[in-house]
Amino acid sequence: MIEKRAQGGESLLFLTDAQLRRGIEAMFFAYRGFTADPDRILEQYGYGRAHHRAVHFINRWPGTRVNDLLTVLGVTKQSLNRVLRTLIEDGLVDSRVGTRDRRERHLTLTDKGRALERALSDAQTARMRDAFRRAGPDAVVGFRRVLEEMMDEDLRRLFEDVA
Amino acid sequence: MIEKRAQGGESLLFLTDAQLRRGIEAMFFAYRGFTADPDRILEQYGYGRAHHRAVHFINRWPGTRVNDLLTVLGVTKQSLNRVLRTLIEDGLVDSRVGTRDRRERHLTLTDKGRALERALSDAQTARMRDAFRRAGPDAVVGFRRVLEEMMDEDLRRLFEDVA
DNA sequence: CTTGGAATGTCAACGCTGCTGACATAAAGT
DNA sequence: ACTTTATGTCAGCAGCGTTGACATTCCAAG
Repeated sequence: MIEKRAQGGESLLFLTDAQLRRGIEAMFFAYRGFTADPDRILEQYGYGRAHHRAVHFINRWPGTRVNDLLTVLGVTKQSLNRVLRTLIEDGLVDSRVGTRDRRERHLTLTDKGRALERALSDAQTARMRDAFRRAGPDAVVGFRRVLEEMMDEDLRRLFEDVA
Repeated sequence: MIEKRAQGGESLLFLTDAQLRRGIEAMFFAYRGFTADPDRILEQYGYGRAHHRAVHFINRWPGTRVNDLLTVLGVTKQSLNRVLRTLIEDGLVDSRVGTRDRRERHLTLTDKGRALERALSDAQTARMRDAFRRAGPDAVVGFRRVLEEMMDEDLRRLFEDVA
């Protein structure tokens, strides 16, 4: 309910409750747009967002282990396992027993898996590209900056490490 | 796979595939942070994100009708109804039959509902405020600009209308 | 070498929240 | 008055989170 603030002699109009609430709602609505296009593609395959995320990060780090994926995705291994099982059964993901440690499973996309990843990525990238283009380079820098500041500490480190 | 582009004689380095992929992953990780704090509070109440969203927008527009909420939330009335039922039973939301049109239900938060809304809002706003503060005013403008461009057309209009 | 514990991954069952379908009630048009 | 349309409710299914129980493998202590 505070409409204006001054702190250290500096006017911080962009931190009013109204501005923050707008930011929250923008985040909510934008995320809907962000997932809308991939969702339509996934529906045709009978998959959901969890499959998208798995396919995305397996493509990103081919040969990654289940345990690594868990950290990145932030879900339980049981939850991820269900998704991986269908992807493996459907021939989109290849699961290979580790050579050094045979408890581990190393995951890779098959050609079929890469095709889906490409379709999803193209759709999502297209929207992002249009948004970036219309907003302009400076806005994109600010966008990325705020998003990074909004992440949990451990995720930000992870995000920056894999740059 | 295109690392650089030139278009209309203008260098658009911020639209490389790598940059766009970074944007996508930033969005994914940031949204996790965005929902993390409210999620912890909701858990104590035995509620989920759907309850948060309902409570948020009922607080935003007291007396709103179920049908209006559906548009904003982008879910089916059956899905929303389940959430509203629990909120009404638990005494967080008041549902009143419309006077002009008695098919309609007008929704309002009770004191108890406002208390939960405040707790959720405080938590989510705190993170947003910190992120905004660290990123600075210019970044916030860019952040908001890109998010708006990422929304579906109808949601963007809705978002701008309720400013 | 054996054994006990820790790590990795799988199977089962439960809950939240999307969805479609069927339906009751109220309003509106013919 | 009757049909059509709009609003909201109830029931049941699917996706994807969760915890619990368990098999396999590795490794370290004895």
